[in-house]
Amino acid sequence: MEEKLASLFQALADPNRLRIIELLRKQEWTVVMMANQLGISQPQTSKHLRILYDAGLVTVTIDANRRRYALKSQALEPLDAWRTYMARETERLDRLETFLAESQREENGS
Amino acid sequence: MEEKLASLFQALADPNRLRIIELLRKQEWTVVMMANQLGISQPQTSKHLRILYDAGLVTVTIDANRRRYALKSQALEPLDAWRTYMARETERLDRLETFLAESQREENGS
DNA sequence: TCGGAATATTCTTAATTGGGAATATTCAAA
DNA sequence: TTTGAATATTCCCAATTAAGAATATTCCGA
Repeated sequence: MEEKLASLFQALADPNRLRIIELLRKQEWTVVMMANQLGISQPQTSKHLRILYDAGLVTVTIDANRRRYALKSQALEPLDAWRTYMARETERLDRLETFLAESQREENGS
Repeated sequence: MEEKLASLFQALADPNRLRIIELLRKQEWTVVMMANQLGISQPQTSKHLRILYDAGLVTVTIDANRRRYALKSQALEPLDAWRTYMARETERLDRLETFLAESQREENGS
């Protein structure tokens, strides 16, 4: 169960990969464009893109000599689902804490 | 900039740590309780908790011999902020794509 | 005061990861 | 057809990480 989400987080757990994703949020980019923009080498950029691709986070369009990378934003949806799930449960926890605190006050004779 | 978010993702990028967080979403737990529930050793549980603690994701209350761990849910807020940011930009990208597609259709003489 | 429970830490080892350098492949243009 | 640009991959090394085993510390109860 959690393995899937953990591997998504793993793919996001690198500053350069986050920067790549942030570049792609606006438009498509080729590898050398991204490498120049980020100030890292082309092979490093390709390696990070491979990791993002394996995680389903980007798509690639072969365009003659170049590859146009694009963000696959729906791959981030499990993250949203988890946050919604967590928020719901912690909200319940917050209500429980409030209840317990009030009970405590009543026990102490308000 | 991205280093902070990347290290948050790094802390979340492990199935056992996600399981710990999911346990804590409902109530506080001690270390041995969690270890038994997860089927991992106590030292491993302590190590994962240390990583979550360093990431600001949990708080610890010393209770005699035991430590009661609790989720610090606001530590997950940067994740929400990033998702909101990403969603806003990709939405703009979607609008751009729609606009370009419509322009294309008009150029072709509807 | 002593024994045991709860916990964190240290040590070691195997596995993973990121970066650099070199290279192979593919394709467009001259 | 040759040259150069764009890209992915491989090899290597340093750093990080996860897991197991052992141990030290703290505290409660008998």
